[in-house]
Amino acid sequence: MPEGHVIHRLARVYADAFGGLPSRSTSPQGRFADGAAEIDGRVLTLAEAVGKHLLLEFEGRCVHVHLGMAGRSTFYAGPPDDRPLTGVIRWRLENDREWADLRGPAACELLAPQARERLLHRLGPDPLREDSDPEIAWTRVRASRRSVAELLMDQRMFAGVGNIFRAEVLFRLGVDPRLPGRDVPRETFEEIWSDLEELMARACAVGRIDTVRAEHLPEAMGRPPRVDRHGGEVYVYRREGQPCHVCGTAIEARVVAARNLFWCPGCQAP
DNA sequence: TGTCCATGATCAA
DNA sequence: TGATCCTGGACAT
Repeated sequence: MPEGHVIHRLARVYADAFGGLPSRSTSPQGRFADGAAEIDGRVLTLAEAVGKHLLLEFEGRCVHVHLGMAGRSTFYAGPPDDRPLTGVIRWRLENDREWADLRGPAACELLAPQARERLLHRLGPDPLREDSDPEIAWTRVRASRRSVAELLMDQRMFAGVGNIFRAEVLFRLGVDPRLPGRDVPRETFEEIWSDLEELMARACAVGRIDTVRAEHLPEAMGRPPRVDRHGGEVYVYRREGQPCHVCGTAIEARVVAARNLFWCPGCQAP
């Protein structure tokens, strides 16, 4: 269940594990049989992430992976052994040092150069990529009457941003989630973008999403640390009904852009 | 054992 | 907007 920072980490892990050596490539489940066979015996030459999309280049062949909500890659040391495996393995990549199993992705396919271009074309700038141009996002945001909470989930505007980052960045900047894109001040957009850059880079480095500023951390506030499956310290994400760490107002939740949006009505008033 | 839900996204209507 | 796909974990029964 990944946002962009997970995919950027994944690109590094694939590069470290498989870069420079020929890989064996199979599809135990069979749904990626042809593609896996095409890759078999080739060398991973480039691994990169664009938003939530993972692109793995094998000597000119491009494998496109999108984990969706359920997909995950698991890495194991050593060549594949006889340990019992659970679940359905869409794609297995292996060499003599380690192997990686991909399960449940929304997409795992070979991408022709044209299709790759089309994919990149429909993605907006990614706060985690140095070659991203936030002006593209700004142009689209200021032209939209949709709410800023919807726009943050739109991969044509903010590639790689997902439900946690959108809720947390809006909270951190005190932005009303209902504010229409066309009414977002330029300055606010710049704050959103730079906060996304900072939060996502940190999440990518650490491997979990922490958004709480030092003065609001549990130790500083005399409250118990957050215990949640996703693991990070956050202000509002999945805290519906609990008191805001800053003002004490009960956190609210409502479905926006098909996902639960969490926000503090006190800190994020119009 | 079954149901619901999730850091996602597409497609039809 | 709703149905659907994908998998696993939490929780109810």
